[in-house]
Amino acid sequence: MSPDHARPSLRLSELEGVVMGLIWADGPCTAYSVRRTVQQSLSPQWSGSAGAVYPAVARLEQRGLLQSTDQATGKRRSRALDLTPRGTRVLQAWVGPPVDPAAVGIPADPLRVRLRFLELLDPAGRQAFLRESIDGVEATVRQVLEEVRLLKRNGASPFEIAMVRGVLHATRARLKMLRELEAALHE
Amino acid sequence: MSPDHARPSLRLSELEGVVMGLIWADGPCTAYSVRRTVQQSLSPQWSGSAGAVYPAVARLEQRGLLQSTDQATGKRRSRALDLTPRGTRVLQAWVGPPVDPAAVGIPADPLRVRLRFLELLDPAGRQAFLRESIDGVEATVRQVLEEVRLLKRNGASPFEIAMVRGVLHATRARLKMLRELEAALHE
DNA sequence: CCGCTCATGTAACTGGTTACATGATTTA
DNA sequence: TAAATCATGTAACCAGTTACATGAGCGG
Repeated sequence: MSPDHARPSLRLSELEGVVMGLIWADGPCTAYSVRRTVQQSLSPQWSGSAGAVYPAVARLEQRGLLQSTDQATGKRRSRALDLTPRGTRVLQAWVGPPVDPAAVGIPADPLRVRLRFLELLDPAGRQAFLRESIDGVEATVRQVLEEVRLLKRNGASPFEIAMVRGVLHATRARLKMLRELEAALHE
Repeated sequence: MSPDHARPSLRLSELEGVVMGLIWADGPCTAYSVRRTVQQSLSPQWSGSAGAVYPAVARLEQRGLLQSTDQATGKRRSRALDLTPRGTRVLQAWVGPPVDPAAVGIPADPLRVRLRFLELLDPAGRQAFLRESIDGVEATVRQVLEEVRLLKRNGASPFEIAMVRGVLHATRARLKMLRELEAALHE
């Protein structure tokens, strides 16, 4: 009767959830391909290192959430991963509802944190900080715009589109924050 | 000659940076008050647990970035923390410029990640997910709006205002993402 | 005097990080 | 044939987490 997020046996770390999700999305696939996807993802919140992905896969397999079948061709070993029925249910519970309160809460933004302490710098330093970060974030906007175009052309699902557009909105929000401060400092 | 972020002796973890920044902002203060501030901050990215803050302070003091003076009154012990000159320089370097590329990059958003995998749920589940998260994020918007009003009334610095308005923009961006998907699914 | 807040810390654990290590297959 | 890519993993480390532990001072 207790809510799902209170049952320890069902809990997944953020990375574990992503790994499971990617395996669900890409059909049976190798840990290596999951790793590559994580590495190439737009938001570099994880390194996608072998030291994170392989142990995560091993944990999930031990918990009976993933199953693997040997795909070795010749002498090259390869294991194809897939969700078990239980794994699918646990992943669904991880996504929600009920939505994890921590997921709904305000996400971290290292740039915003630095902005908070920008008064530490002299005016030239503040200016340089804002220039640099605005340039960087503008570059990201262009990159994400390209990504959206690409996804739409490839007939991506509305869920994929929504996620990438979410990145776009979030990035523009950061730009707005930076420009507002720039304007406020120029008064 | 190498850039600051390449010199390991200068590197600060995100939490260490925040701890230093709060000590700078609040003048000499105790680790306890830093901890409380972290706990009460809008974005709950850290627990603000004693097990994180006290070891961080100890590390920073050992590295000569913080100094402490005894503030004990009677038998109650209390240490007031302050930045050393070197600590101030390291904190300035942490803020940037040059801005840490990881700080400029797209920040993580657990809600966005879950959205990506929403197709896993049946239509009713998707609907419930969107309802719940939209409600939650809308509540956050109202809360942050109130926070902005409060800060402005208290004559906060443009930097503090910019940060909280940044939270506001970011939260509205999430709302936009959720509503876009909701609309797309209703077609 | 009981419970709350101030104030400091430790201990066990966890899930990431970087770096290392191995070997097959493919491509330039 | 050399370099890149596919594919698997391990080892040392690190900075967080929760939970525990102690004790002073203060207000009802």
